[in-house]
Amino acid sequence: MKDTFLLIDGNSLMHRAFHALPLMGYGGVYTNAIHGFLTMLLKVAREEDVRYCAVCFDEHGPTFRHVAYADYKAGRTPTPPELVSQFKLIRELLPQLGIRQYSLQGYEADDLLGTLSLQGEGMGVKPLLLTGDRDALQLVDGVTELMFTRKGITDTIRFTPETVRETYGFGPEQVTDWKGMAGDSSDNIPGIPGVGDKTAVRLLQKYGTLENTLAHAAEEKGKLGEKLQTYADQARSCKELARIHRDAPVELRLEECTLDRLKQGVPALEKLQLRKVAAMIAGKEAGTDPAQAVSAAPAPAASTVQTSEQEAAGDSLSPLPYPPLTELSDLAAWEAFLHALNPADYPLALCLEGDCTLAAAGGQCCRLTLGGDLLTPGVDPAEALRALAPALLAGPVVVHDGKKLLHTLRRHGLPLPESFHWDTMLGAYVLNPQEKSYTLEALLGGLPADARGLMSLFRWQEERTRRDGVEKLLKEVELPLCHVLFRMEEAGFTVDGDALRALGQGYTAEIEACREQVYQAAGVRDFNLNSTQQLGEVLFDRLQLPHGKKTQKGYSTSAEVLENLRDIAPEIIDPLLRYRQLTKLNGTYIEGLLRLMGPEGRIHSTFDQVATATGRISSSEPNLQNIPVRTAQGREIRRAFVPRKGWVLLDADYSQIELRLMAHFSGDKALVEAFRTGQDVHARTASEIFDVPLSEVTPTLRSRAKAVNFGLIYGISGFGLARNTGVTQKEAKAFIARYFDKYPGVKRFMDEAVQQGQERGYAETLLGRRRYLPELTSSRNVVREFGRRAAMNTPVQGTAADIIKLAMVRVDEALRRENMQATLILQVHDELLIECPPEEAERAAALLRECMEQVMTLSVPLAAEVHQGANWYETK
DNA sequence: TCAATCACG
DNA sequence: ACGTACGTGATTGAG
Repeated sequence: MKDTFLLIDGNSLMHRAFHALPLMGYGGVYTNAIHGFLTMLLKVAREEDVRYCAVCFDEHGPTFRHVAYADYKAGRTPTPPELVSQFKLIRELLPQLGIRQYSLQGYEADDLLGTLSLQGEGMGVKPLLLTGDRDALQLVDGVTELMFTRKGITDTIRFTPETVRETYGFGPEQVTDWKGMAGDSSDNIPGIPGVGDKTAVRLLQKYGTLENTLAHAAEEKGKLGEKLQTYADQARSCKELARIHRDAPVELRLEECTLDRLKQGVPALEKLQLRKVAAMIAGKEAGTDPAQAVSAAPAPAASTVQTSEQEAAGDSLSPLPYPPLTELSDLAAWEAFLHALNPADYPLALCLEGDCTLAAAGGQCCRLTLGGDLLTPGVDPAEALRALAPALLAGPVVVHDGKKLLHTLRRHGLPLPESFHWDTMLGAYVLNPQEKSYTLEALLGGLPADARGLMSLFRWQEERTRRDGVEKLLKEVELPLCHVLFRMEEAGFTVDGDALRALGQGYTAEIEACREQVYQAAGVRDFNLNSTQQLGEVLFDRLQLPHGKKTQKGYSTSAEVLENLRDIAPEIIDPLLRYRQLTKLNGTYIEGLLRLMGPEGRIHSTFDQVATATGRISSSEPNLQNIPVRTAQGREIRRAFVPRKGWVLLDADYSQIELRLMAHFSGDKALVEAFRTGQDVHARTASEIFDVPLSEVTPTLRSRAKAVNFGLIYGISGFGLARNTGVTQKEAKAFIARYFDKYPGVKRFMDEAVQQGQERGYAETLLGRRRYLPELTSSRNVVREFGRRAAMNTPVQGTAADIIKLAMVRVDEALRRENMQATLILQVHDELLIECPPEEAERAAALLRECMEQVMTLSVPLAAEVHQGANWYETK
């Protein structure tokens, strides 16, 4: 096995990294490209077990190779100063890391790559080229291979001569012929006018070389033949221009190219706040860190693009081209600043974290020292806040976490803006819903999270959201939704505290009784019933009951396990299960809710718009999305959820939205028909897979079929279905097979969802929301299987989330347009709750249903049912 | 801070 | 042979 010799085109990779990452830096120094470059280098070095490494750079100046160098370069846009500074820096940094670099006056990096790889081959090592420049494909041969960076930086594709042929339709030796004909606008190589990629490939497949093609020009009919003859000379010189020379006057010294001094560069990296890169070096030398091993898994297609870049951002830093900052010390100056702004300065970026800063798109910046973070409740520089209002209302504003800002403004009795131009928190979420943190600081890489950083992030997101096709999702769904959620949080939900307390008293009494029974049956009472560990010891060590699954630290005492012990030891299991159920209800839903009840008798949940991987919103403090409903006893809690005095409650829920989406996406004839004709889908499924007439479907069969339908949405597995229905795994497998037999379109959809996930690296919803799935390329089976299920589930669950979000925006809009008092107060994934005066109930119900059902037109109808009640329990 | 458990769609 | 249903948040005990 030959040692791998990594040869990097420094110019190409730095450009890639620069454009892939948001422009950030630290202490006035830009480092985004350096961060990306080093991350890439270290990642490849680790994954490919690199022994030797060298980085090549262009050296500016005239080259002998290109007669008209200036012209050749003319087609390229000049390197931005923010990147030029990073080139200087990286060339100082590499020696500190002990990484050898090569550059030569008059030669481009790819000439050096060609020369050094050739010499390397002669020395018995295996050159591996890392570049974003396609010209270098001509250097690939039986020994030398190439890693090509695609979008982003960590997304690479590896080429051998065979894969070059498969991908492009011609081999490495034909790269220059191809370029001679097709040209390359970015390199200002014209090639033959009228001959593009496709034609060039066809000609090469027919004639082999450019010269041979030109020799047969007369045989090509029409315009093409003429062009070939007219531009023959130009084509030849273009080919020569594209040729990489492998005889540059450099001498490879492998012993200088070892990678064993990386650690020495750590202090320098830390000085630049490149903590993540520094950590990678430590990880490489540790060698076996499992976390490192995971990220070292084969680079997935587009998958890690987003995640890794955002992570990358997490360690890079903050902008330098920060415009000059005007420090303001009084409100008059602030107002004067605002006054001096003109329309061209918009949008403004407003940041209230720490001190208040405002950056105008025109380049002006100012900071007002407030002596506290306005987003923190309790801080009240009221005057300063009042001065902010005009800026917010004057024109489009870019913010981070607009919903929080709205609450702050409300707290201080200030007017609220109707909309925001952009919200970088939401922007980051639509770009990647799985970031570890969405704080401005995290998104900026731990740097001055002020309006200048906000402006920089906004600019980057504008471009990135457009590229990823999520700009509409952001502007038409998430941005307007944050105002709706704000109103919902502000409205809250009235809770009948007395009813809750009454329920709780009953629970408490029964809990005590159950506890006593368990202690009696156990024969011991000196243990904590709430401790699963202590309980496990009592049940399985002392009482010797057969234990089921084990957990990390002992036996499992989950309801599932206990359920299996009911027949053996009902005297302890029954009261125990009852105890569990009641303490849950009491602790979480009685006491928990009472704790959070405000003085006006309402509870104000917080809706988190950036919490889930699929696009759903989540609810917390309290979580109103998991109020009991499945058991009769738990459902009682809902009687305490009431509308405000004199009003009524409306509850609308989508009927089987996820299955309907499955029908829409798959186009499966049987499933689509079932929904179009308004059948009971679960019964129909039962009839199909168990082969009985619809009239003979028993409740048991129907519920099994229902479980199969749920299983499908979750990315079905025989095991999972078996566990959930209680049938054997073999039977479960048979159900699934039978299902796919009857609904072949669904099968096709599932396969395609996984395949698309593998190809693109992400799953996508109807509105273009993405979820990256690096799991799909994991070497671990379990992880990969999880990725497959997520690939099947995400389009369905995520599209349902898109749909109800859009419906919420429409409902809110309609209610306000009609000047109604009715307000949305809660969303539970496929369900919306409104409270309104009784006289509005009919109209509100109609609007609700209309908005929900007409929000999108699919190949099956969307159905929503609305119910009215004096409390939440009654609306079911 | 993490694991176990259980409430919801 | 392995080990699995998808997505959340709150509470509790244990370290």
